[in-house]
Amino acid sequence: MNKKHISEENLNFDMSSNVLKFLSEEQKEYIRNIMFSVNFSKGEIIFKQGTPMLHIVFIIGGMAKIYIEDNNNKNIVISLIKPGEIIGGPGFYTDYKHHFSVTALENTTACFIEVAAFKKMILESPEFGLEFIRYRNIRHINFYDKLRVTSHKQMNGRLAHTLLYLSDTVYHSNSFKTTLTRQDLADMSSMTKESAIRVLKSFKESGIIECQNNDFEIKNKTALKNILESG
Amino acid sequence: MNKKHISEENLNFDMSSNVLKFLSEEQKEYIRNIMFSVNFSKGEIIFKQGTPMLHIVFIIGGMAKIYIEDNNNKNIVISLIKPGEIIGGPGFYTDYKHHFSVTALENTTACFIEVAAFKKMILESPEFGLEFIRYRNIRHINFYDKLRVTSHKQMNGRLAHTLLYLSDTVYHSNSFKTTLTRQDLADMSSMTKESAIRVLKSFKESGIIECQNNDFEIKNKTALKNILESG
DNA sequence: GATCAACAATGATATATGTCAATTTATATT
DNA sequence: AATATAAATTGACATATATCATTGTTGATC
Repeated sequence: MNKKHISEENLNFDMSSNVLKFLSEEQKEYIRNIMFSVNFSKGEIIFKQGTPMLHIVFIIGGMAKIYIEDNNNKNIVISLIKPGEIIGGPGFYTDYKHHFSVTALENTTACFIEVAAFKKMILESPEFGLEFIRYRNIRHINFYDKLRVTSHKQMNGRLAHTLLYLSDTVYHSNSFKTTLTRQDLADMSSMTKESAIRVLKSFKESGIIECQNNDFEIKNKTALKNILESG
Repeated sequence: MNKKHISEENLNFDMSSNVLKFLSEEQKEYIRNIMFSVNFSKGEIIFKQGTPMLHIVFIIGGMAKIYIEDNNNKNIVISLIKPGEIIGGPGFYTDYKHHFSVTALENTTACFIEVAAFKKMILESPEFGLEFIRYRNIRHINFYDKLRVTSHKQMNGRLAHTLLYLSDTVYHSNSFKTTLTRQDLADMSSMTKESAIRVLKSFKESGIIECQNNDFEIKNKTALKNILESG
């Protein structure tokens, strides 16, 4: 892990693409001075569930997965984080612990801002506080969707949901190459990796998707959406 | 539904038991003047998923269930709301829609505050904003727990989770009488009502609980916790 | 007290999904 | 290129859970 200060270009990029853009120029300058960045290699843990939450983190390069760890080595991948996105977990201003782990899916650069500084920004600027509430609420809405799918859809529907998430939200394309393993796809869909593999195979056989190794192409998104809704 | 202004006693009760207690006296007075209360009979809907979110609601008497409605008449009961608790869903400052429905489980009195007024409070008082963030984050943490149990525990564990929630968080007693139906218990545990009945029966036969109709008694909480963790 | 409707309980059965073991394929390392 | 390691795949099987049909029970209403 390689700690360094942020270049100005990077910082501007960050600040315009997440909740930090609502800060005043002075506040941005303040944040610029106290924040630092760290490079993580593929597979490295950025932070770990259960540890103290000392920083708000955001990703400025690469990609990371956010996941809840269970006692039995079973994980639930909640979302993937791309450059510009902020990770401000629910530990903020509550128990100040991380409630999920974050791991780099490829070489990834993360920025760290002390939680005290973040809190200071909210106290100085209630508009920023509101924007942070908005950001948290959007996360919460996504979560409701995930709970609904997890609780009441069966495997085909759950995996369809995952593929649509990757296509629509993460890669913004019907064809994409991913560093996610089959286990990751399974962890996103609440099933075993064997089941994920079998469902993928059935989607391939139905002509709904193409996939070889980590290259995916969604051939029939309508069918996938129908499976999500009906399954 | 019977709309009326709030008595002062009620209002003080409310304000001291939820996030509103962090308001200044002037702000409390302001809220007092614009809020109104409505009585709901058992089974009546307080608000419905998908409708515009015009108010922040809190319960000052009775009990209500918060639940996500699925397309197929399948519900997920997320939590039960008791007097003093506030319901400020994730639609606030996002899409201003209700992302869940709320129904009275018994005769229930609810207070309504316009979302604009709530927003005004946050802008006036960043401390209040922070407290609201805390409240939202606590909800989010509970949600993580629910997702974990739903995704990776099987029926015994899920129903154990529900019974422990009722005992520890809702009724604060090892024995309680509830107005929840078996269907509600099932909706809290992500299973069918038949499955919920069967698991309850098995818990009874193991001597872990007693229950007749709506009277429950937890005889062996340790066992229940073990089932939650292992199941 | 009779009747009705909602709720609860039970059994038989079908199905979805996980588990385990074995094999193949890809990826990294020397 | 050869080897080791991790990941992906497949099949056989066990089991958890939903579904459906039926019956019993409770509580409200006339």
